[in-house]
Amino acid sequence: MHRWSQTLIPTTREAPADAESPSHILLSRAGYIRKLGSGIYDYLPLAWRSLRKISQIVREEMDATGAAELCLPVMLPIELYAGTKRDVDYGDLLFKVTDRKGAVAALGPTHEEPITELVRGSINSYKQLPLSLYQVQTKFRDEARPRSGLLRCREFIMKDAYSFHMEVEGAGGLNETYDAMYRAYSNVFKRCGLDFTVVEAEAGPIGGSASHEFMVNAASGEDTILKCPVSGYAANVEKCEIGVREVSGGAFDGSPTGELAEVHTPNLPGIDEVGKFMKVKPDRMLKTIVFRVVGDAPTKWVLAVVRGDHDVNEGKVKSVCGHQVELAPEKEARAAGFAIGYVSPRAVNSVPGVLMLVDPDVAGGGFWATGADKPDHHVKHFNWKRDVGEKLGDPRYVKLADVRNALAGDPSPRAAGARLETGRGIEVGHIFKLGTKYSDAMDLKMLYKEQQRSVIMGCYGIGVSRTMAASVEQNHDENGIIWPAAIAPYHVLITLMKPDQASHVEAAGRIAASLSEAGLDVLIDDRDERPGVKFKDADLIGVPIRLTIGDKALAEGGVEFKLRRDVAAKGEVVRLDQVTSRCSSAL
RNA sequence: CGGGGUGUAGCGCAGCUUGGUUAGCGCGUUUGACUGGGGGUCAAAAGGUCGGCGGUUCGAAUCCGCCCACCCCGACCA
Repeated sequence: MHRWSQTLIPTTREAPADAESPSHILLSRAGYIRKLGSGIYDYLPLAWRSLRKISQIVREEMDATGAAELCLPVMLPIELYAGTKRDVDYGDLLFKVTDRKGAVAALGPTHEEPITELVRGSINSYKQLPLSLYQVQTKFRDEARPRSGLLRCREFIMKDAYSFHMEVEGAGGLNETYDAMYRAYSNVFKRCGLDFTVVEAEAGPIGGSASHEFMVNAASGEDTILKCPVSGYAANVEKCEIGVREVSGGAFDGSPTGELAEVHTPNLPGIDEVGKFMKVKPDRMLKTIVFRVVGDAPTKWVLAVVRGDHDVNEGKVKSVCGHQVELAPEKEARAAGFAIGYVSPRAVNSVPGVLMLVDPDVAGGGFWATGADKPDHHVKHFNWKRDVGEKLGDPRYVKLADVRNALAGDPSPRAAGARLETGRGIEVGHIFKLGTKYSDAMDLKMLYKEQQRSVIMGCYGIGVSRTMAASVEQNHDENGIIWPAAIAPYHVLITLMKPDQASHVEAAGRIAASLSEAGLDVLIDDRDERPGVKFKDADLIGVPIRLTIGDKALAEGGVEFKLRRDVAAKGEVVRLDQVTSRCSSAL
């Protein structure tokens, strides 16, 4: 039981000017967080209580999977990254500090390296596996653009877990732990009282559905997620498959709509501008993106052709063509003969070593406009058969394939006839089958089945501070936060109307003691403030239950009981001897 | 990293274009009075390196230069 006057809850009428998202505004106004620098926040007492409750739920669920908690250093000698090269891959995202001797340390953005190092040095035999270890700790990432308060910080609290195995399948294998983590994560967010969606994410090196993201559903979320309402399939944009799409009139089969006509289109940077200029809607234009194949292969370039109003999905391009690819560097692409910005599918004939991937939505007949393969020009009345010709039928050069991001209304990949729907989400958890990336790089091997074999790893993260903010994004109204009981800083707020009247104070004390006895966390607002101020603050900080102690209700032998989430409801008088049970059952 | 913007009291802002008394306003804070169930009223008061450094000028919050910090859009985001 705590008293408002004895803790620190600096509520404000106005939010800092830089706060825009609901969680940032409300957590700031309600006295949970203060900004100390870009992407760096103080966690005040209320925030810390919520964070501890979230952490506690996480710990219980992690422990239930058999994982053991430990705590690794924040400062990691840069030499630790020698094997994995992540100091380079992470680039500027990695915070670095230099000590008095000039030695550089990274502030851990995540802890694959130290955990792998630890296990390598302390586990000698495969018989000691499987093993899962986790920590709840402050992480550092020098984000290019911190934003939205706690949602994207440079210093944040994260639970990260790592598991070690010799096999993928079977008892003690990676999959077994992965599935246990999946269930644990579902339990965590369920217990936190959050509405969330689990989505398939970018596949890991082992393939299959090797990665899942746990997304809190919130309109203000940064990530788009797609769901099939029939099968329950859900995925993020990077990953989402699209069901079978019919090509109207057959692939590459339509007859020309007119003579190929060149149009001069100078100084028009994007599809939209070109379309307007030519009086063609973007959905009748072909967008041809040039990718370069990384490494040595007979195929040097990959073209991805999608509709002007669609986006190419690089991951899909990679998996369809079977090569590692990257967006072609402009200089090299030009040197090879691509008129970057004005490339058409005809480039498959004019440049050697090209594989062209055509999205089903553009393979049909009808009118098409596209680039003219020379600067500042586009063409109208493009026709596949006439303008590309025989390579269309040859899968060595042209493939019909899903290479774009999924959109609302696309066919579901899991249920015939169903259509994908979109929603917004905030990523709060991510589980990932790492495979042997780190054990290979850092030489974590065990003698197993008469061979030295790399240990197979999984990693599992929960953004603890982000989860708190995500909850506010999902649960608030114009007056303030509305906490799910499980992660509210307090369960009950007792508002004293007359903190200077002994009988009121005494009643509050008795009720608080009884509630504490029943396991509820209680905050007594004992400030000498006007009722209006106290009620406004009560709504703002979002404690689930408010008990108001004043003359009115006391005269009736009770106190006023009100749930934060029942915005319109008037307080209900509850008899003193029933308050505790009423509060307990309401949570 | 590209584009745009901001920095003046604890918070939110005006003043800057066109340099010139003691730099204002709202909220908050302090004191007093009245009040007392949804941020109350009146009165008095405290609180400022005008982001920093340099320059122009008799004189700079205001004009010029450099730097720093922060925000927004984009790129990026295991």
